[in-house]
Amino acid sequence: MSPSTEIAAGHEADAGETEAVTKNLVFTAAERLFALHGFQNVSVRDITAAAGVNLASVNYHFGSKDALLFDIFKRRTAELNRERAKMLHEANDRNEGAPPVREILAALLTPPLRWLAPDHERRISLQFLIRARSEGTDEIRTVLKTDVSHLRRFSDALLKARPDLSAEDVYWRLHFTLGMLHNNRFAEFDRLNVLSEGQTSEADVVALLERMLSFAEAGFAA
Amino acid sequence: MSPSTEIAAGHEADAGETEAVTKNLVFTAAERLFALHGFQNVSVRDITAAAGVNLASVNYHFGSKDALLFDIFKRRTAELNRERAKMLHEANDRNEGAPPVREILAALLTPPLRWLAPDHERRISLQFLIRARSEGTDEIRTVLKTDVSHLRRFSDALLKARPDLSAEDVYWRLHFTLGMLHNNRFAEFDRLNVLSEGQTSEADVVALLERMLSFAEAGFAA
DNA sequence: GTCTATATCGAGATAGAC
DNA sequence: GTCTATCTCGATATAGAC
Repeated sequence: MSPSTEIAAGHEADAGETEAVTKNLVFTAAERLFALHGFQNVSVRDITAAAGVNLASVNYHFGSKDALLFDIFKRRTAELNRERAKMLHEANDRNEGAPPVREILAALLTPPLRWLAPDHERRISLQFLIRARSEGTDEIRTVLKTDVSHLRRFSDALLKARPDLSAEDVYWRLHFTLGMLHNNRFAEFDRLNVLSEGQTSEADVVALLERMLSFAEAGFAA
Repeated sequence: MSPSTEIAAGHEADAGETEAVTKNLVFTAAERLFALHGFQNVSVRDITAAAGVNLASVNYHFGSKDALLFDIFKRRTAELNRERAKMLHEANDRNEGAPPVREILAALLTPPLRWLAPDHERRISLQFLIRARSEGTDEIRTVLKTDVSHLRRFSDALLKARPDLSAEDVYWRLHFTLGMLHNNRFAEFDRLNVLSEGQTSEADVVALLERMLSFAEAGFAA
């Protein structure tokens, strides 16, 4: 809200930097707690306690609990889609602007699956984003429904790669692929591991990516 | 739970039936509101107002708001899995106990997709169940993770149908298929319809089922 | 900028009359 | 069984001292 909140980083020390540190502590703690327990199950008190800052920090730095959630959502979404766009761009370069289905899907799925790796610093961010999709505020839901620009790049590429398919077919198959992706929640992995009696493990994300790509590519080829 | 709840409609009015009617009104209103707005965003006051009953009804008939949610979850889950088990049983009968992948998946996916039809009386129940999966109480999450008995019937059938695949492969592909299914939320359909600029429609559930089955079957064949 | 103390509100649950 | 009125709690947000 105040101008200083926007230019917190990159200034010289003292008062300004302390502010940035506190704000980051809140941001990180909130993201983690939201990802693990869900938005509605985490209070501002939980967040500030975990961050080791005072109760008023959330409202001071972000305006409200809702605005904090939206802030985290915006930043992580932008980050993820930047990685995806970069990979799609590279796939275009490698294939004279017309990459095959598998490379398009790889650009879509690889960034989030990288984030899922047990030691990746964005592991918790991915869980946050998956949760925010279904548990977020009205504002988040509106953005999710309205802003499909990042997806359009992928649907356009898929339409070009499979001109023999109807547009309807392509959109539905993209929808199915995204469904596979969004199901990568901690709770769903646990359930799968119970069902398979420990024969599955999501720790090897490279293998998981391969599995997902093969499944989705075959689905597109059908 | 009491016999009277099952025979609410079609009787003359007296004391016992009034109870059942009120309880059913609460149950139905709660299911609808939870499905549309999410568990945490609906208050007991919202429910009783929508049902046209007094505020105390929820606690009197169900014990608590949480218990009400769990009750709905239990009843609809049992209903859905009964339909699935019946279809799997029929597929077994048709195929000497060894149905092909597509018929197994059809038994898994057809009941929920039938429920999804615009005029189906269980349309809202399906949205409730999908939501409860990620937004439910701790008790629901525990059941979801612990009780996989209904899924085991399907994973066993799939293992038998594809003895050439490793068990790990089969479990993961079942997981992907369930991800496709769980992505069938109103909000996700809306998003898809925006992306496709109206070229997609989930109203034709028969067509949607065909699409999903073909995609998943191809994924299993990969 | 930070913190404590508190205002304010909305929620679930319940007591007790009918 | 049903209803009204109310208890009690936990939440967000904020005022005001430092």
